[in-house]
Amino acid sequence: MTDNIDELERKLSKIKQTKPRRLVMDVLRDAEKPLSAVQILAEIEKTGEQIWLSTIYRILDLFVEKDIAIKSTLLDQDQAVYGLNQYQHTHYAVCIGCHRIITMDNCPIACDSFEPSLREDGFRITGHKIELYGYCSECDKKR
Amino acid sequence: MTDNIDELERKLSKIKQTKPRRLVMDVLRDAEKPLSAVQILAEIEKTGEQIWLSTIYRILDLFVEKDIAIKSTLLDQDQAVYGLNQYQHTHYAVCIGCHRIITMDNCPIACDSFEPSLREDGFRITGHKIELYGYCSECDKKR
DNA sequence: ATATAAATGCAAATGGTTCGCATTTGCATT
DNA sequence: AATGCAAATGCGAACCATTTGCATTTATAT
Repeated sequence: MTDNIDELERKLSKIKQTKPRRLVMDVLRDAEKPLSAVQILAEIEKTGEQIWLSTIYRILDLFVEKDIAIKSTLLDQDQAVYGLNQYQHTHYAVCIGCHRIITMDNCPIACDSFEPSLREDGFRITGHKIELYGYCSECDKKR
Repeated sequence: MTDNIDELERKLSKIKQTKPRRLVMDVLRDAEKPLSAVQILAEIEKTGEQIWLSTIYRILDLFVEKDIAIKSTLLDQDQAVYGLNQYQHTHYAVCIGCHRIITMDNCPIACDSFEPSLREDGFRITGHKIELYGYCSECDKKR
């Protein structure tokens, strides 16, 4: 379902290589957490390179289409975030206070034989998303 | 964590009763699935009543603040959806093809003693969201 | 080396959501 | 039942993430 680095390289080799695509890819490779388009722009600008936001969106759409990246919309965030599709499904906890994203290293669905009970027949499941929410230690203190 | 009807009534009694709020509440009560602001508007207009979209958003914000409703942003949808906070946590499956939302009647987290392994200490979990994605039988056929 | 289709730079449009302000409404008090 | 006041709403405009259109540039196959 998810890929290792070689698998990513194989997918990348199937699309045209351009400088903007390399820039976005480099940022995603280095990121430990999914990033928004604006965050990716900021990372690229830090290196002195220039790129347009619409180009980033187009590249991210392509990456998602080619299964290179995964797009998510986390709790109450008003923008989408993107991460490489290289981890065995990773999930996150989101702080309601500061919107910090914290990586979760395990998954409740992977470890047992969960059978979803859906109100419609014949749904073919291709993936899942789990999000915990609550307060990080810092925001918890402030309340 | 979630509430029954009486608990909702108790929360409602603490806020000023107005016609627009009643209209939105009526729609949410009848809905089997979470609805977007625009869908709520459409339902209200079907009854011949008139209401402004910005009013709906303000009412929904209030309902969320008062724990009367829950706001979610489902996979790849570009708008938020809202549902009453009356079910013992309900999760959904979302069709990648037609964006149909299908209710899931069980939950993988409720049934076992899952201990999340987070990369940050002291996170206080207040809730969670689980979403399956894939293709509904109809969209699956088309592929 | 060149042709061609695809990608990008840039600006303008779009669509969901929020904000500002004048008017109206619900409710507490008389 | 009438009054006053804070809060809610109607309405339009603003906002912000994302998308689109088009002229120009670029990567790759020939």
